[in-house]
Amino acid sequence: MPSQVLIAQEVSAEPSITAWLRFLRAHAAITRELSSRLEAVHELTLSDYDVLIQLYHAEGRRLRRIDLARSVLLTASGITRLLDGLESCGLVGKENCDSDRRVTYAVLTEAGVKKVEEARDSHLADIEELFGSRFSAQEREQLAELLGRLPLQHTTEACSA
Amino acid sequence: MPSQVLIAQEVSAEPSITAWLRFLRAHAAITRELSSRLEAVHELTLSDYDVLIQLYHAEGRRLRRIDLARSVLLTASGITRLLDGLESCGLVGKENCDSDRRVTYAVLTEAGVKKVEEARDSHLADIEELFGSRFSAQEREQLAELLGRLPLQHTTEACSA
DNA sequence: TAGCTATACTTGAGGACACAAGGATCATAG
DNA sequence: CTATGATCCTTGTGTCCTCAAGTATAGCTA
Repeated sequence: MPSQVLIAQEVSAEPSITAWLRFLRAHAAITRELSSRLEAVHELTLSDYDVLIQLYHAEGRRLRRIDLARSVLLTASGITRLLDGLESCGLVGKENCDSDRRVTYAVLTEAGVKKVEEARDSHLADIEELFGSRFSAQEREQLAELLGRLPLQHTTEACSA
Repeated sequence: MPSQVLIAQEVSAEPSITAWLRFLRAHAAITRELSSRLEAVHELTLSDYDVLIQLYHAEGRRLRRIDLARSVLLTASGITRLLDGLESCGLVGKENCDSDRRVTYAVLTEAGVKKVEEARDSHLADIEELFGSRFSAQEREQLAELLGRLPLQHTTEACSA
């Protein structure tokens, strides 16, 4: 008997749970695939790419490390390590801040810019294939709207009433 | 200047990318919070819970390890390690298969059943709070439908045409 | 029967990330 | 000017998970 548990059992009749489970599975499936393609072709993690693209679109192609952390939803220590990697590949550099010597900027190097531009098209195509292509234009907008209502930030002070 | 990069820059006008980025951020934010609550109250990982609940709803409260892996979207080795943990806590046990001695079943113990039943309500409430409550009944169904079109499984043989 | 391939599972090594603790700098209040 | 507290960043440690490799069993073919 071949295993026929094809999909995560949708173990509940509650639509909220069904939606949540699909959300979880879809995330796992898509990011796994996206990651492995990005890794294979460009030697980048999904988080690496995420950081690079944020820098790419930032003013002066630089960002404070802490802002970077918040925008890609990593902790400060996560960013330190991730940037360590990107620095040793020469994709980003450090810059000090004159007005506040606590902060260090991460700056995209020329190589970093090039890397982003190389990686971008195929990655966007992958996203389109695995994600976007499933929906009509109208559905995309609606999906974006629905997802936009979810917490998109650290819910740090989740204090129970 | 306080940091005002509140949200991940939505760096593209393309709705597909916007939706994808929100999907990514929402996943990070929600699972982080969900995890930390589950951990704090019940000493369970999100994956632990996921595995336990799958077993809970399975016939005979047992499942082949491989099927478990597929349904929670972990690799075989991931499941081995995860179950090691749950076994040492006494929440699941092993059982051999008579007809095929390669397979081992993971079985929920009494303690495991109890654990699931303890954890379930608060976890479902958390999901409702962080996820479900953002949507009307109709929106939930629609969201579930949209998410259901995404790949929910390993796209192992993603062979380009 | 032997041989080949596929499947189920485990183990070693390594990566990505979190948390906690510590150092440096800044801002504010006495 | 000093004390206090907040903010930015790094480092030590540990956890979860993956990949690659290895073992054991199953089943098919000749």
